Amino acid sequence: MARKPAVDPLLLGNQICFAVYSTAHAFNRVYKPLLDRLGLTYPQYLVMMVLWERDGVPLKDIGEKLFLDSGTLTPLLKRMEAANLIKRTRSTEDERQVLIALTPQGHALREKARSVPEGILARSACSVGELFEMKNELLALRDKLNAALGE
Amino acid sequence: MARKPAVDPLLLGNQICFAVYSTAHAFNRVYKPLLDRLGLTYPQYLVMMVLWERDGVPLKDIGEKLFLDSGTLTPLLKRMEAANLIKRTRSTEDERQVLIALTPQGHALREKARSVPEGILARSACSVGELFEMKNELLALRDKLNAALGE
DNA sequence: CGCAATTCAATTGTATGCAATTGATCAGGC
DNA sequence: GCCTGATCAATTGCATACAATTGAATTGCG
Repeated sequence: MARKPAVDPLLLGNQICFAVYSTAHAFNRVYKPLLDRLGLTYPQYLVMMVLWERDGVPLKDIGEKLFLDSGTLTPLLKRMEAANLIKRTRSTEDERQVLIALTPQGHALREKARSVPEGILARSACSVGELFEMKNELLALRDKLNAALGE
Repeated sequence: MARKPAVDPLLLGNQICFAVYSTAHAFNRVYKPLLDRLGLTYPQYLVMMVLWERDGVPLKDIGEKLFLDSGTLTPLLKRMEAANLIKRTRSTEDERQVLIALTPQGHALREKARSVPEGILARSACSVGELFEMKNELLALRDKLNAALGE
């Protein structure tokens, strides 16, 4: 007699990918009210974090850190430039590159952003340790997935 | 003397959210070549999984399962209808609702989709047990995040 | 040096996502 | 039965994402 398998791999609830996908959207919704106060979207916030860590980097480097290409970044950075957060300038050494630098307003925004991570932590209702573990497991998974692309 | 904190919460590498975000994109890139063969995008594949599990459901139910609203689903489902995978019909009992049903082609596509999960599993280079654990932790985190929205 | 291959940002086209609004339908109270 | 409020899909507007192409600049090889 045919027995239903314990784990049907085509069931939504069994898929790690949907868990990641729906958690990403949940994070986005939680971040939104906090980032609205800064006038940033989540991808723009990611770009700001890259620049707060190291200012004046090529567009390409930002893309490598965030896994985004110029098709996404070019219009996004133009909006951030229009909002006076960054400045885009062609590199003089290599005219192909566009260097992204913070404006004073962009630099100052870091202070307003300091309260964001604790707001997220509170809403996640998780311990720092748990999140730290999960984060490392996810990064390991992500890197294995990305490695499989080259295969 | 000021000491750099061990964990700066504004550093990209320290953020669980970026780990989730970038892993979601990595999954999307890994899925793409497999789903291209089915003529589906990843969100469309999610809708198909809902329908393979239970056919003829209201748009709203699909939205609740996938955490997507009508603004996303209406055009997505119209594209799937144009591709002859589903049929959209107004409910006769409640004219406000739109019922989504598989076409024969949509139903048949399930057979071609059976090989997708194992393809993903292989590329994730993880054991089923590891992924199962991570999936459950993520769902728990997601649900806590979503609960914090109502707060 | 000279030219082919590469690199890089920008552009174009398609497909999500989501907030906010609209319009149609339904439900509940009186 | 009627009207107010709620529900639901569709629409509009904006912001990602990414594939594919284009064009400018650089590199590397002979």
